[in-house]
Amino acid sequence: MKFLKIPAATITRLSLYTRALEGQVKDQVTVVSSKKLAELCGVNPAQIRKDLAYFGQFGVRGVGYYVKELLFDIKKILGLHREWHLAIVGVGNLGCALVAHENFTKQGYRFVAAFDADPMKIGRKLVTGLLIYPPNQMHAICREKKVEMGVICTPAEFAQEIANRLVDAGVKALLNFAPTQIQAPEGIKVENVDFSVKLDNLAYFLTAG
Amino acid sequence: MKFLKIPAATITRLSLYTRALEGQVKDQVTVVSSKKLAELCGVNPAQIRKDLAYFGQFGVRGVGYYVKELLFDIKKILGLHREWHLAIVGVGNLGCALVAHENFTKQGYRFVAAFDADPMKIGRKLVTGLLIYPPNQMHAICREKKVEMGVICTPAEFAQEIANRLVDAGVKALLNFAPTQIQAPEGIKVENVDFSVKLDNLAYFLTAG
DNA sequence: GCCGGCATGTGCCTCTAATCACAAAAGATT
DNA sequence: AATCTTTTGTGATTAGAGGCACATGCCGGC
Repeated sequence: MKFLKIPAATITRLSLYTRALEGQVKDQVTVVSSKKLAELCGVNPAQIRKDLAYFGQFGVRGVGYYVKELLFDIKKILGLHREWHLAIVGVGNLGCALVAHENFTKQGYRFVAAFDADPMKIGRKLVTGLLIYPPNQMHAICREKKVEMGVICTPAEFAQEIANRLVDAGVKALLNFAPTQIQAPEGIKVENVDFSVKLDNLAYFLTAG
Repeated sequence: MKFLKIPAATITRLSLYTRALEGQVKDQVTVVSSKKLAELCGVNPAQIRKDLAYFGQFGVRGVGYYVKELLFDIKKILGLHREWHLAIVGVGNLGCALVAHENFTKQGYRFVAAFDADPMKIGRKLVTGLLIYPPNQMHAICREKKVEMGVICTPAEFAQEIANRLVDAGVKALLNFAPTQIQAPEGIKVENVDFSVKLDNLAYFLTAG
């Protein structure tokens, strides 16, 4: 089972499951069925069982899944049992908001470096106390701080250049907020957070849907 | 052709095409082939032709597509030929950053209302001059300002409640930044911008991939 | 200790989306 | 004017993901 190719959608749903499970933990629920979990996540029960089947057997037939146990297992699958070191590049409005955002820190994502091209910003500190470095120190700093993921919040025209630098500095995973398609070499994972595309989807829906 | 069900992925790609085309306009390119556009967007050329085929015929055989013309046509399909009125709910770090963000304004998305539950914020103005209202005025204000899309930037636990209020106020499209799955009635479109999920994808990739 | 009920795990089927490959057609060339 | 080149538009094919349904196996009751 373990060596099948796992759909990206499955990973995304696992992430959703962890949220629902955390909610259940908070509500003192100890056991949950795929049916119940499916309702909470808005998916098909069989989908959940199949998603989990990629990674092993986690449930008890006739009973369901033990909430805490399953949550622990899924987190381990996703790699959320450890802390991740992130760097932010581009500390404008959005960049600052992200660094301060609880969603990151709460889940074990920790910003350990910040970069910006604006000379006015270099040397200053973010609200979190994080010092802002110029882009040309990216290589050194990223290696020193063991940065594993890079978050790109620059204007679109600089995004590719920054991505190249981050890759060059040994960063293997990029989260791109700039509205542009980034090219990265094999072995580097790029995820785009693209709210202009989402807005366009809404606009289309309201226009034609 | 026009009455086939159009895949959501097609709409998302159309949005990508507009970006690439805007780049080409900037570079003074007048004609582009599906092959070239495909390279720019990182998709298959046939995919582009098929996506466009849902909406009509836009190219010239043996030549390609006239950049400006195609850009205009796609924008019209997506509904980007007009201005859209948005409301933001939750003007914390992220919410403020979004309102100020050029990606929105540049494309015809205009924030015409802002809401927040924090009494300290109500009555104050955002950097853009936008006045912050309490949530209980949502119904009146949204109708008055003809809000068409709502952007939810509240903590996860309030997102559903806010969504309900927005729907109640006649808003038909929601962009949700809170890390939670929102339930909305038939006829309401919800798009999630979920960067914690994206991060989890990266974490999985670095762990297992 | 056996039996019944219930939820998982999984093979099979369906349906949708992406890719291929070719015919149609426009413009260039002779 | 005829032919050649090029690129579109689209029918056919392939791939893949989601859902169904049933057999498997565990727990609790008798």
